[in-house]
Amino acid sequence: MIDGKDERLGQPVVQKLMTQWFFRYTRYADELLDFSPLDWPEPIRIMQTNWIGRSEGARVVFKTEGGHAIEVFTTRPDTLWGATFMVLAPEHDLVSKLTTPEQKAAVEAYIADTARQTEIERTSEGRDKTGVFTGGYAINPVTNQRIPVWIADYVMITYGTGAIMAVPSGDQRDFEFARKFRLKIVPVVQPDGQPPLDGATMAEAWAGAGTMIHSGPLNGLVCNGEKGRKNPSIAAAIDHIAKLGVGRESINYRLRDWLISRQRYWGSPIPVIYREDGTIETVPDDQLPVELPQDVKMTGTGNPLGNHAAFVNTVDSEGKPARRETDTMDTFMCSSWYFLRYLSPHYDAAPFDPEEAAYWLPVDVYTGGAEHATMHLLYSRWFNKALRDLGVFDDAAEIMAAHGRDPETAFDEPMKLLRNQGQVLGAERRGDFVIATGQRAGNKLIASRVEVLTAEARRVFESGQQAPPDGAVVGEIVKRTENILNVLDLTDGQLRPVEVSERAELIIPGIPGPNNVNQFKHHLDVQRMSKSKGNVVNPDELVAQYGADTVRAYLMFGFDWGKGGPWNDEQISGVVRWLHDVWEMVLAGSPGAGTNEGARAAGRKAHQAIRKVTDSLEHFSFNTAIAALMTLRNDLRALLRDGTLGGAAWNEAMRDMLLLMAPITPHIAEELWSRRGLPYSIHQQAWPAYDAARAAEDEITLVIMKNGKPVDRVQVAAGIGEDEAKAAALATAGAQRILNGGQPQRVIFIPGRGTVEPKVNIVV
RNA sequence: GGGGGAGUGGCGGAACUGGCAGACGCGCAUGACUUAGGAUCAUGUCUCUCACGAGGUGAGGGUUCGAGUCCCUCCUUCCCCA
Repeated sequence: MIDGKDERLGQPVVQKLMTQWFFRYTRYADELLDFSPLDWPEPIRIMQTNWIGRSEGARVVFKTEGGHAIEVFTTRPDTLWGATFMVLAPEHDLVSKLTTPEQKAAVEAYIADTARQTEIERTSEGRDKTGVFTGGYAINPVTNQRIPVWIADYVMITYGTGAIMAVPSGDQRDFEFARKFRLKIVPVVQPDGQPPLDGATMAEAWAGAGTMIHSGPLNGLVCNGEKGRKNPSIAAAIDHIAKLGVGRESINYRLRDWLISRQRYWGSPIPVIYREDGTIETVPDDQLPVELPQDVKMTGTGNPLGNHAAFVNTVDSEGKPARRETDTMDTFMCSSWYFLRYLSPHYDAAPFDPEEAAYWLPVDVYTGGAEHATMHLLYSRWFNKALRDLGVFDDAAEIMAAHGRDPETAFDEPMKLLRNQGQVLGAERRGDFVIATGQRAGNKLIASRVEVLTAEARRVFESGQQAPPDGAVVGEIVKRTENILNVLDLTDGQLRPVEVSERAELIIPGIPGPNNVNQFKHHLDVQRMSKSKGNVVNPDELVAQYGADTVRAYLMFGFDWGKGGPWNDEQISGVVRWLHDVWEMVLAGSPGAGTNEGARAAGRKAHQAIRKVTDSLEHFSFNTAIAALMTLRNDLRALLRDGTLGGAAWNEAMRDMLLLMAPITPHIAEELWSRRGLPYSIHQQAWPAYDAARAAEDEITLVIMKNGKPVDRVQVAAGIGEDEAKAAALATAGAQRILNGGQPQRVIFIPGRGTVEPKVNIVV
């Protein structure tokens, strides 16, 4: 949608109320807020929590002068005495009843205007407040004051009750609305230590803590700024309205029910039948699934299912004529449970085979993009809970119990551990750099000749060695639409349209034969890969060139898995060299007996690698795992060059290295494993066990720092204690220099831990 | 507008709970071997400085013996908004 219009057809887009199908998403709101059984990333838990948006408060009923009830939800019932007007969503049922004849035209115009806006536009803060008085009044149930009822687009019919009590002294949006339309403002919370607030003069709403004023029985109470009953003023207000019988304590959620209806062909049919008498029944289990008809006519208007008589016309459970529902389901429906179907894709008696479910569920590790935080990843949780309560997992639970697994909480959540991967994006591409000549027409150039310049020719122009000829346009193609090139003019940095006429002479050196305008390359920013943008990288070609293991290892090495980034294959050669080196090292065989020294060193390097690779894989840090393996390659090669590594130590080092590589380059590791004569399969061997004693260094570098900055280093024994380390540090030339004969203020010993070596910090 | 991320060399990226910033790799430079090198090997490669040293993780402040990491203000940018 662009400017309120459909981007393809240019039709205006407006919002209409429709009858559609929903899932009761809100039913599980509280359970979905409980993340305690889950090992999920903190940002995802925060986003889901905010999305569900639980707020504590009260529902309060206002009566209109005509006797109609308007229910509102408020998190601040304590500010009820400051509610000086009400605002309804333009779509609210009561609007037509409240609107007086004088206001009718203005109200209807406003409603029509609101229907053209998106929700994001409507709720944006900081934009001009708009609204219309309905002409009607309601009675504030605690002050019994007559207050005007307005409609405004910032109130959503889909949120809460579609109506709000406006407290301009305590809510900034209400305040701006009141100021703009000259509505009454009554302060009810007086911030402590501030001059008394006056509704006529206050500059902005006060939403913070203070003391209650102008609030009848609440006067003098503390408002501590907390939410819900933890705030004394709110607790008192809830009790008061309950006693008056005008309201009750309540919890509201931002989360709304899940709209699953789509008025289009591509989706699973909603298995519902409308009977002649207007009642609804669901399609019996033995007739499921309802399948889409294959022979629909795509006319471009309306839902093709609605025009397909054979699909629509059916019979109900009593054999009487009935109509099928023609809405289809949101595609999130399928993505919410596909992983259950994966367990047994050919099982046709149920969504999944309970035997398989008992073995595999719940999913141990799930990876998915963070962009799905509040959509797929929340829908899936909801879906799982709904299936659980429908009894879909009951058979699996029984089987699970029979195998000694406790099914009690096994089906509460679909995926126990979640990690978010990033996305590899399309690479940036520079557009062709062209020189175009022809006829100027204002800012535009009607080109009779366009030539793509070589890198060399480009440099001549870019460096200023040569100025573009008069009337010519020289620069990079930023965008192309049909036969109009948008060229970034080198001379002034402005975008200049270049229209390529049909008879124009086009010269693209990289593409032999006669050229056409479609062959010009325009600039591509870094963005998601997509066919329509033409920036897709085909892994098949890379696999054909380098092999599957190399491409796999490169993808793991070249990017931060959790972040992704623009595609580039510049450093794939580093992975190719690594695998070449390993291949040759292993196949060369042991060079000889080696030395004890070399054996110890190889064991040390191998065990350091075992630690690092194991740790990295557990943290989904695949690039550092491969870096550790490359380091091991470097270390072993150095030992081989020195001639100190050989014999049994060589065998062991190769074995450990291949085992560590197995998850990363499964085919190469298996092949080398087999050529070493080791038993099939490498993927069924135990992971190498880390031995801290073998990984330990004999000597370490003690870093001496001055106020946290390194100034010297000294080699010391690995197990050095605090006193010895301080003495050794103070004896170094660097320490002597910074002390310059004086005494240090403090000497701090930082003990080593893990792979971090100890340090001494001298404070001067 | 709201919610959630991310900013580190020429480049991709390391740095576990505050402890040597730049691991590993690409690229680049110099040298070796070569008829040749877009192969291979060796050495070097954050910046400034002949050096000694000093500075440095988007900007500015703060906490700390010590900050890429924690706190505050701001800038840029990516994702999501049923």
